[in-house]
Amino acid sequence: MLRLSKLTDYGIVVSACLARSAMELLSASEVAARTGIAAPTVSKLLKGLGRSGLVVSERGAKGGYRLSRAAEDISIADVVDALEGPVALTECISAAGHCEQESHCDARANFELINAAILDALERVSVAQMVEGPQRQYVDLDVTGSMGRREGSMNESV
Amino acid sequence: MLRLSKLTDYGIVVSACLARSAMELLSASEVAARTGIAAPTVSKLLKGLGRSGLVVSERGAKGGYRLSRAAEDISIADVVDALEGPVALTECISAAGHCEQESHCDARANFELINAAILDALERVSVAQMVEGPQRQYVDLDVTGSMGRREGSMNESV
DNA sequence: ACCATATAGGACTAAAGTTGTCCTCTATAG
DNA sequence: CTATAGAGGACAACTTTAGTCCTATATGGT
Ligand code: FES
Ligand code: FES
Repeated sequence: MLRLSKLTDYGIVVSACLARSAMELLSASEVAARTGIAAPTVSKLLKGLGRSGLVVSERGAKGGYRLSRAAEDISIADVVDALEGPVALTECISAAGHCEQESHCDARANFELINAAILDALERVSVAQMVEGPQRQYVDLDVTGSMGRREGSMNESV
Repeated sequence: MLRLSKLTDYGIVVSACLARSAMELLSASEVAARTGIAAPTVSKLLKGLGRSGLVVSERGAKGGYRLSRAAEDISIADVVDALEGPVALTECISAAGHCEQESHCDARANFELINAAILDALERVSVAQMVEGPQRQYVDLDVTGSMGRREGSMNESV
């Protein structure tokens, strides 16, 4: 578990689809056709992404959607955030004083660290990287910042 | 979103509680009292953790639970894994050929990378660290391996 | 031997969240 | 002025999650 909702998963696929067509305007039904996702669902996703400003829309005949900025500048974290709200591993992290034991809870600070690390992972991959080849991009990108050296660790499914 | 189920969250708190008492045997109701979590729920969690071998139990009067190994050797990933099953960000990752578009899907490989990164974050924090002070442990631990240098990035809630 | 205590395991209910569909309203192109 | 396409929201079916409870089994103490 610890999974993204399927809707968010689709949302990423939809974003990738738009990224593939650069700045072309694509209608929701066109995206649906290309991705194989049901049209009303695609529509719903695009609306959601639009509300968060990740995609821009044009109404009317010949209208459609396109990404609001370069695919390189949109991270997976952005998409997740747009569709599911802020990443918060536990309730305690999002809800301020919501937890009964908050005061004597050592766990909380550590949860926040873990949360930040996950967020980091999500931010480090852009939609652009999803459409072009996989793999190495991630490692290469590493020159940009933290979280270095993690070569061989794929498929280590716990 | 992207959250751990509350049950897993509690599971971590319960594990931390056991860790605090070293190798003492604690009954489920004792743990419930200390953590403030409802007794039947604690019981359920401990049973689950027992099945995965993270805690060992002793039956009968004066029975109870304790961690099966040193708290330092139990990672958050272990606990999550025990209670929710393997971490799999998307359905495609866990289910082999379950996805319609699997063939022409560039996203998948990248999802696996992200998944591995998250797993990494979860593995890098032990139950022992949850009970002792927070914070610095995480950064310090970094000498052990990958994913270095991530100082100032807490609370950056997307 | 017997009783009190405590876990094992699983059945079951209620609440919550997720998915996917549909309907009405508004905007734009031709 | 009509056909097309998005905006926004209502909503029902379905799936998961959370929490409770009951029976069987094991152990320690009297
Ligand atoms: S603050 Fe909620 S469990 Fe620690
Ligand atoms: S393999 Fe399922 S969406 Fe890519």
